[in-house]
Amino acid sequence: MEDENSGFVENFIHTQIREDLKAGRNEGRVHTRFPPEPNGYLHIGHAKSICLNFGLAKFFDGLCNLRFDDTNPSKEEAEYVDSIKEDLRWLGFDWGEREFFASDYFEQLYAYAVQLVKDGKAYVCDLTPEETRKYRGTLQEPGRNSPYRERSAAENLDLFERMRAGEFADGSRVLRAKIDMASGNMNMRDPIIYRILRAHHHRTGDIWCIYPMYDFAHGLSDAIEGITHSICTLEFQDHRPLYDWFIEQLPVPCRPRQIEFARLNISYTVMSKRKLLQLVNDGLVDGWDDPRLPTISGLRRRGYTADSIRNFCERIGVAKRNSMVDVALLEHAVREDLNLKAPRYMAVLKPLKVIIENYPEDQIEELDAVNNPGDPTMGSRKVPFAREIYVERDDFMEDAPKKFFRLTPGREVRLRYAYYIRCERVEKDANGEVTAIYCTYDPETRGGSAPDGRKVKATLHWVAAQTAVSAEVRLYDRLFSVADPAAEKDGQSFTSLLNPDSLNRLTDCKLEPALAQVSAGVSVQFERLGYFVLDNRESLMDKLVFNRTVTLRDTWAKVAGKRGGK
RNA sequence: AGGGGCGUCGUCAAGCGGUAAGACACAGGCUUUUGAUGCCUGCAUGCGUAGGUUCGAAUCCUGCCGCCCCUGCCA
Repeated sequence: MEDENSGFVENFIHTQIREDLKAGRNEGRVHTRFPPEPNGYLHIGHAKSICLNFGLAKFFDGLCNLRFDDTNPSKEEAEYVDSIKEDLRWLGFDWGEREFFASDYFEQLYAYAVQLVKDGKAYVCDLTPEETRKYRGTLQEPGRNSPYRERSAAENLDLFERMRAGEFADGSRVLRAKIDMASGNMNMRDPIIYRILRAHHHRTGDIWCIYPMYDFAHGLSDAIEGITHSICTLEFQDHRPLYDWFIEQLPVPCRPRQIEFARLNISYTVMSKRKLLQLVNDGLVDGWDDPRLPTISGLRRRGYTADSIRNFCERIGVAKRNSMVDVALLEHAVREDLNLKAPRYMAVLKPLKVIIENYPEDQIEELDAVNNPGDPTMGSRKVPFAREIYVERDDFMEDAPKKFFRLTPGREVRLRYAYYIRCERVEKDANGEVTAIYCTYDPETRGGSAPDGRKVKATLHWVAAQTAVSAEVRLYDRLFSVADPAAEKDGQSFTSLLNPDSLNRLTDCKLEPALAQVSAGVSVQFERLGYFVLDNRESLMDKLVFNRTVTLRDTWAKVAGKRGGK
């Protein structure tokens, strides 16, 4: 099944949900949830999960909750809750009133645990962490029963209540589910369901000193919220029997089903929260919203649109196979979106002065320029032209190869929306560096076309020197120099694989005056160069900083590259 | 005494017994006042591999091979 507009593609989860619906499970409802742990910023891997969960709910006419999985107060902070909500809203998702926290259910979860204790299905274990590990066995050998496994329900209840009351030291005891220490599935070897932990919780403060573990809290929170389909990533497949076990033992109001899919990996970047946190903490990048990071806030600052990210998530599909998506697909998604939306402007990043010798000394003309050749409704603007202008250094070559169409001595080119100019001679400094080029223009070609019908091979962007606005432009490239930096090789850290050229700051860029009026966060195209966005953090009243989102496709760069450099 | 998953184009990914969708990438061509965009064309006699079942197999069965995950009081 395919919907042309959204690029919607059916996946195996749709198939499974349809089967559940057909079988009449959960009264025919579909209710999903996005369950972030507030211990880091959202990244594009989360976006895949968000699009999946909200998308499924929408497709099946159901609901999707936002639930913060905040069962480990030692790692979680309110700051992260705020950033997650902001990113979610920016991506365009609405969870209505359904904003929940696993911590909302602590009392109910405790009651469920008490029930297990009373039923003889959970016990308090006094083994130390090291002993617990030894008793657990290995992948090849079964574990051994804890010596505390056969305590009476009454004793367990007393101990568990006293755990809650704060009578015991952190880590001195845990509550464990009594399942099977010989299971081939490690998760079923009497998993811990409550631990003693005196840490300040961002919502419940200090009223609890015991906290439920993920396996216990997650599935039961799903059940409490009436979730029908609990979508998670592949590494939780082994947890599913445990997820089901808790649901089966307790009198829960709903029987959710866990379905796993493969998490997103993108080439030339890292996606794990641990690695992202390390890059931020070690100062290797400029915070969680560094434009080179795959975080939602980083992509936003880089100039990626929410539409392009959602589109990307739709195109990559959902399956169970570990894979790595080519970053080129992400770049394609944003180019496709910005090609439609971004107004065009002219900006010269590496200026080279051009003096048009036969142009009147003090004249300034206002030339018409269209804002988007593909969309007449975006209108046009005036661009000032004068005797002295800047063109891109890369657009001039003294000894040009045949395929180089741009400016070179003796050749005529078009200045976009202005005139044809011919390069007559160049000026150099003592080192032989070209410092300026002298040209003549043809007054008959005003607007950019010749009455005699003669053609030129190239059209260059330019900015009049006198009215130019100065700015800093940051050129970003992939953060890592290898496609899969997370693949450990010879024990070297992934941080040694950072691309030293991932950021190139150009501080002497010249912009057409209209660019001084754009707002932060609004994407524009610098003609022939790429899509850019005014930085939302570093631009001040008298200082403009633009971030390059992505270059335009550049066939010439490819040709030049093949010839061995430009 | 191990358990759980996964192998379809360079990269993602449809396919669910009737003869290999689509996207990105790549390569050509047309259009073009952005070497952009747009448009057109090409790109798996083949689905990890070896057998088997069948009129017919990427789809079913069996055996191999390869890759990923699991021994936190993290999620």
